[in-house]
Parts: sequence; structure tokens; C-alpha cells
Amino acid sequence: MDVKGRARGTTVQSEDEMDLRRGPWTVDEDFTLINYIANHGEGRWNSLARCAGLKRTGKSCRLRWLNYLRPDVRRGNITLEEQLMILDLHSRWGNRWSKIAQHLPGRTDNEIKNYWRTRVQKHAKQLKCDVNSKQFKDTMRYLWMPRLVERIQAAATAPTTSTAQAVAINGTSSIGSATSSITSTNTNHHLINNNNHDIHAGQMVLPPAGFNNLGQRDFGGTAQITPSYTPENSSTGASSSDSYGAPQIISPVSDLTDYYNIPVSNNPSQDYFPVGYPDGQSLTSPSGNYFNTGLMDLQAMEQSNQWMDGAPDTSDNLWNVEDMWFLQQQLNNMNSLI
DNA sequence: AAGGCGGACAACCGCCTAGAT
DNA sequence: CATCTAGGCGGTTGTCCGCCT
Repeated sequence: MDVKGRARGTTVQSEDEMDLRRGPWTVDEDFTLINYIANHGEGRWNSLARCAGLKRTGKSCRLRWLNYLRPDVRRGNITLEEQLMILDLHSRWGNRWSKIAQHLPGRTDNEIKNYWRTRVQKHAKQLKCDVNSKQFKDTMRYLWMPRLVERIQAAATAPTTSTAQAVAINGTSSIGSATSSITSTNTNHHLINNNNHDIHAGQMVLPPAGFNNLGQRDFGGTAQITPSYTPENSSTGASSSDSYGAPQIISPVSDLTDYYNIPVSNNPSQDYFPVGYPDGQSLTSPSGNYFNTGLMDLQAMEQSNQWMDGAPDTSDNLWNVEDMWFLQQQLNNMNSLI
């Protein structure tokens, strides 16, 4: 790789005097590992590293393979659907990254972890609250996740809008129907080159034609993902913590429908407001009265203009301009009731 | 144009667990 | 049953890149 990150690899002396390399992987090392696994399969990483002639620890080889070299690893922007999945799964499982990753085909735990830390935690920080606080979790659950659903719906029905472009959906995406099969092109945005090559188990790997001079690679092809993440086929948080099997996927919509009114205004976002709103009689979330007492400092965020840092409306941004407007609207509404 | 700063992410570290001996 | 080892997992670090001043 050597795309970005660490400087050139270094070597260290291990206990048995064997030179062990550390730091970024070189193109040669990558191909050595890929070739070896193609011919011998993966597993037994320590001996694999030895037999392949790699001066790396088994752990390092395993990590490199699983997080980067594996042919089915999916790279590129986290889609809206994936964001929704991550938020929802994290809300129930916490930092169980590998478990969460199991439900996001092609995504690695490392990638999800990085996404969480760089995007979600950043916004928690902007809100001046702990990412694990009830306040933040409620905001996720009752404001942002429904908002994401809304954006997904919008993307599905109006694929030429800016939001839809960010989702990169080809084919059908039917939120609210039995299943949602989404065919997403592989968006190896920072690894793209013009020399696609597929790697199959047991197949000799070509010379580094698929790598550019930075060691960047592209396995080409398309990634098929089927989130199965729809209101109808979902359960609520009432299910047991480990029951998140494929047929039983939680949707924040179904989670929320028990608590939300039918829309009462022209603002579609208010579909997601808790029962009683905007009458002000019961501004309580199912898990407490956050809406009365736990307001976050959205105004401060607006003042600092940190909401809209980066691309304002891309799929890897949790909150875009519309969201900002939406949250601000809710803030104003709530303030008027207090 | 240059320097500072934060985002992004690959890679490493340490702990834990399960299976083998 | 105790010990060892490999693999898995979550947390953390290091460094490049791009934006901003």
C-alpha cells in the first residue's frame, strides 16, 4: 500500500533475532501475501508468514489480508444505508465492531471503527456531549436515524437528486417493502486505477499490473449488498442483544413508529417527532424526557459552523445542510415550548 | 507560498478466549 | 487440570493529505 499513513517500513529485532518488518506494507509484500494465500489458503498466520518469506508477524499478515487485500473487501464511501446500520447496530451493541461489520458485507471492523471515531464521535464532540451519553444516543435514535431513513427514501424515489447521487444506488431500493436489494458499484475512490484485476482463491496472481506506483490497488467489479434493512422486516430493540440475525433486522423506523405521530405539518421531518409534539404535552422520548431536559447545544454548533464542514451533502456525512435545517427547526420548536 | 491543523485510515498493541497438548 | 499458542477484538498511534489561514 503505502498510500498514506506510515513512513517506510522499518525492521525490528525480535526475541529470536529474526528481523521483523513493521510499518506500511510494500507492493512486494502485498503480492507475496496474496500469492501465498491464493495458493495455500489463509489461516495459521504465523507459519504462513514464515513460509511465505514475509518478515512480518502472523498478526500483521492477518490484519493486512482481512482489512485490505481480501478480494471481497468493499471500499469507498459509507452509504446512507450503511450509516443507518452502523448507528443502529452500535446503539444496541456498542463498540462490537466485528459484530457490526458482519452485517455490512465487505466492510471491515477496522473501517467501521474508523468511521465511528472520525465521523460520529466528531459530531458528538461538536454537540459537547459524550458519544456514549444517553443524550447523544437519544439524538441519534430519535432525530438523526429517522432523518437518515428519510434521506434514503428520498434517494430511492428521486435517484437524480444530490442526495441520491451520494447513495450511488443502481437498480431497486425499496425502503419500506419486503427487502431492499441494492447494487452498489465498488467505489474504491482512493484506490482506483485503470488496471482492474480480480483475485480468486487458488489463482495465481498477476504481476503488479493492478497496482499503481503507490501500491494502490483495485479489485474491480461491483459489490452487491443487500442490507435487508427495512421497516417491515425489522424488529425493535425489544429483541435480545444477540438476535440480530439476517432475517431479523432492526429498523429505526419500526423502532420509532410506536412513538411518533402522523405528520401534522408540511415539514416531513416532523413525522419523526415524539407523541404529543408539537402540543408540548408529552415531549418525552420512550427512554426518558430528553426532549424536555436534554437539549444539546445546537445553536453553539451553528455558530461554530462545524455542522457543514467537509462536503455538505455526501453519503459519508451524517448530517447535511437539510439536517442542519431540520435540527435547527426542532430546536426552535422546542425552545418555544419551554 | 508556506506553515498549521485536523481528518482519514492503515497498522500496531495489548488483552482475551478457545482449542490443542 | 494446567499451560501454551493462535487467532480475534477493541483501543490507540503514527503519518500523509488537503484545507485553511
